[in-house]
Amino acid sequence: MKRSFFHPLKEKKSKINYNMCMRILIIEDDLKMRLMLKDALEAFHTVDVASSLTEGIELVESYTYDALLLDRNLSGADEGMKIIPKLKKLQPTCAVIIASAYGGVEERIAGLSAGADDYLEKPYDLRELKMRLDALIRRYTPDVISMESLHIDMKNETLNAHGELILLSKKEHDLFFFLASKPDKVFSREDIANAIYEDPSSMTSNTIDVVISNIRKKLPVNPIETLKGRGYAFKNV
Amino acid sequence: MKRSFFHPLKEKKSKINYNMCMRILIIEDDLKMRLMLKDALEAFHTVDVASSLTEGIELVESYTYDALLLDRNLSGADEGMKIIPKLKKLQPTCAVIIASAYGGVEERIAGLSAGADDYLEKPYDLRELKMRLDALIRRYTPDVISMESLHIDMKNETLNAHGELILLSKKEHDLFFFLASKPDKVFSREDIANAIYEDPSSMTSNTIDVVISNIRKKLPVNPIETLKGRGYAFKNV
DNA sequence: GTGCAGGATGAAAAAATCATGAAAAGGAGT
DNA sequence: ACTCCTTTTCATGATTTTTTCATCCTGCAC
Repeated sequence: MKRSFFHPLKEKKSKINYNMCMRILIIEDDLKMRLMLKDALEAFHTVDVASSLTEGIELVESYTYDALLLDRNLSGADEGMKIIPKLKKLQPTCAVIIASAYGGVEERIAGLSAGADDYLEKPYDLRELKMRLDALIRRYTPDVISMESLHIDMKNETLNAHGELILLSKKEHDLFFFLASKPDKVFSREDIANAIYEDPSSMTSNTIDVVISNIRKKLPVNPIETLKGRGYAFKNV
Repeated sequence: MKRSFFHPLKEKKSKINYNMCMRILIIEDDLKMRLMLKDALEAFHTVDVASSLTEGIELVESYTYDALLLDRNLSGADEGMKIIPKLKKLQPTCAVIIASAYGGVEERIAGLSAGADDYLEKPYDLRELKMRLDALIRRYTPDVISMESLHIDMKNETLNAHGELILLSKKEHDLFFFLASKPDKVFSREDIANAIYEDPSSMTSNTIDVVISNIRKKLPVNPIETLKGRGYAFKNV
């Protein structure tokens, strides 16, 4: 990397979009609608779909979701609502949006008191759905990830252990918060290089390994898991 | 491999194309076109061809297809469309692409409302066809496969049993998700070798058997069925 | 039952991948 | 130029994975 002159104003900002790649569950019995929603949201998030309540419950029991979009009119009655308490108990940080053809105040109140976070009247604009989803996900996204003796403040991007700030160098910082922004996701070294280096192709050695090694040395626990042959993943230990 | 020092950056990308080995039916009355398409797609998929509608219907009644490429101009009229409802009834998860010389909006709408999933204007680029095929096949492929005590997330490529992630080594991972990408399809050891090895010809022992054995040891159920003399298949148990 | 073929599996050997200390290279401040 | 810190490179030893091989099982024909 050769920048021939010093240019202090343009601090290289690490441009990581922390609000993407959430995991969303859509429960909707109409096939067309389901595909349409999935298609639309898939550009930003990981989308699972379920066509029935039982299917949805099964998924909720095995995966952690950031948001649930629930069709109120499942199998005619208000069956859909029943999943909400169950979900909230299993996953208190999952945002719930109810979509329904009935738009009355009564309905809205019923939905919200069942535990939903928002209520959307059909037909709705896709952009509005996206906006509300993002807002709710933001609300629920924890600012702080805590594990024994290590506290990660995702908003301020700081690390704290035993009351002391842990200082990372810039590369260490970028790499760490890149991984931490999406717990459990496996990032290949190439993914990481693309995320935190301007010219990933110029990498010719095991730099990333070394950076990881140095991060680990500075932390009281090791939240970075190695997946041999595949890459690294942040693990909430 | 003689590398004087460790240079890990280019993780050998397990470039498994999970959308391979699908079964595709082409109904097209022009011989040249038919052969050309078959040739082009056969590198990735199993391709059946039919030169007429009746022939096509016959095939649809005896085989399960992942996709149908339909020439709209069969025997002059819009005869082609008639097969779509029949197919969708028999095989709701089969993707349908219509190819036509007429490219107007009217035509496109007519095609889609007849039940097609996509509409391609002739002449089209082969790569575009391949892309759209892949996209449609992906849409119809479920993201999550659940069986008692084992949940497979095809999107994030993770395995989950009793709330715990199951970690597979790279080869185990590649092999498992290759099989799981197409439930019930029997893959020969050669198919598997071609999919997950860079140099399949160098295989001289029962490596694949061993990998399968090791995968099975890690799972709480056995979703991999052995077909004596034929190969292995992923089974949704 | 016996024999056979194809498959499963434990264990050892071979190979690939990773962690890390140390040194070199790069940059900013003084 | 010197110092302090960060970043990258490289060699090495450690660990895990992958492959091989020998042996054991299992279903099936006889």
